[in-house]
Amino acid sequence: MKCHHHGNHNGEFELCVSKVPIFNHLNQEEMKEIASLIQSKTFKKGEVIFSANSSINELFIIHTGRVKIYRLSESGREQILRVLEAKEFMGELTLFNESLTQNYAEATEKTEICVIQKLDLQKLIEKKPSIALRILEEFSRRLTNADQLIQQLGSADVETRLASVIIDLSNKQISRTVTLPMSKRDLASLIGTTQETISRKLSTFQEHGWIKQTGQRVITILNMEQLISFTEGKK
Amino acid sequence: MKCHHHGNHNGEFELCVSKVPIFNHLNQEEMKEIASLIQSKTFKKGEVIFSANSSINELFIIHTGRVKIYRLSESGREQILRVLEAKEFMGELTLFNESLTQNYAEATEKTEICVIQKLDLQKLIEKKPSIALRILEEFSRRLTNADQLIQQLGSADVETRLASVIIDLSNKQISRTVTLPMSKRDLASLIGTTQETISRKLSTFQEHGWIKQTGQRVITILNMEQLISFTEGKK
DNA sequence: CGTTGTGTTGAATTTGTTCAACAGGAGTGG
DNA sequence: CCACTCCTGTTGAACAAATTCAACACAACG
Repeated sequence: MKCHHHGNHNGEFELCVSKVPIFNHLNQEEMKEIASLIQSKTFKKGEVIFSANSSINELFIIHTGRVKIYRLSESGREQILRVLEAKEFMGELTLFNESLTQNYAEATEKTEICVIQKLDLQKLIEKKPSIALRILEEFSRRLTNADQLIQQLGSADVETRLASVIIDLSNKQISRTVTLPMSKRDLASLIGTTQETISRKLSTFQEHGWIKQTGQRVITILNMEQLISFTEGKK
Repeated sequence: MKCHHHGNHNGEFELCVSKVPIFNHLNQEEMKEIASLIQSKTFKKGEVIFSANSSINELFIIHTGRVKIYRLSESGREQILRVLEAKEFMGELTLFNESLTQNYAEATEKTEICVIQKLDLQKLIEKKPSIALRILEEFSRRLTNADQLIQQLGSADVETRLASVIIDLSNKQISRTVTLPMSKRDLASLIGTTQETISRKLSTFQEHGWIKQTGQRVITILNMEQLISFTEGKK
């Protein structure tokens, strides 16, 4: 694991701790304690943070940047499960589950990560059970997202899935002009299709005047109703 | 919601409480307390336990029977997300997440369920935070299962997904003769395909001598290696 | 300024769906 | 126990959707 360790500049870690949902409800003193347990690492674009078939003994909290969580099928195909951004955490599955992960985590851009040891976190949770509740909330959210993706992959065609992602991004970014948080190749992997198909479908959307593509990762929604109608029963 | 309420026969509820992973680590007295908070309901095959667009204020613990959790797409297609059996719980997503569920839950056979009110459970968790840890463990397991299904739906063809389900069932039932825990129609919905395709693929598997179908829901694996080879890179 | 990664387009092929007809079992009431 | 119906599962054939392979264009980055 190539990475760069920083010295323990407390200010930096407090920033990391005080902002994230799983810790930000604690008081100053408690956060200071947590900050003292944290280590910082930086990953370059493309660097792998953890791999399948390893047991993870840390919780990783993203400070800046983005990380894609994915699996590789034996045939070599990459399926992205989710993309994590600032304030989200990963490595959690082996925390409450003694098993090897089957996931890969890779920085898709320069990413700073706060690392806390599994044992330290377990002690923290014992002292402050409210942390467990925050993690439960986040797990709920992820499970709901996973369920959503399962439904889409299992029951919707590519056009619908693509329209759905664009709408979700538009809602999240609170704008009709959407910036894709990943390459189109990765977008394809996330919604279970290929680069080529994404490219073709976006061209079709644009031909119909429903969207406008500007540059490689910017899409402006011109006809939201049409996109929504994809997600609500066909044509 | 059609259902049948029973009187509070304590013995019955203790049985329900003392067996389930989220409570079975507690002592006798604590379990008795929980038993006093529980109500029992019985659902017939096909009865809907909860529907999308409702807020669920109970945790449901399955005592006997089976429940399918699914979503309906606007086009009317049913996507099964998971099938729950004895000792598993549902309704959890709105416990830690103030939102309407998008899921449906339906008994696929006669099912007895223990119901505990959301508020009661929250009080219990405050008193015994270890319950939250058990729920976290279960959430971990579900998230891992969901991730597995996402990978399969997104990256594997139907033959692979089907082989994979059969292998999983064989492992779970510790036998080469597998009894499907659901109709083939539901199996199709779970792995994101149609009844017809399942039927065809199983016939193909049988023609090749890899499996033998006995009755409607019993499959004997004759060539495990071949099935496994599907899941590990193609042909 | 070239190299590499990312995205686009075309054409052939594959995979799976859909619709339709039919077969078989399970449960119900007579 | 039989007859009936409903539900589940099977099979065929036409069709639709998306993948694959291949060639090329464009952008970003050193």
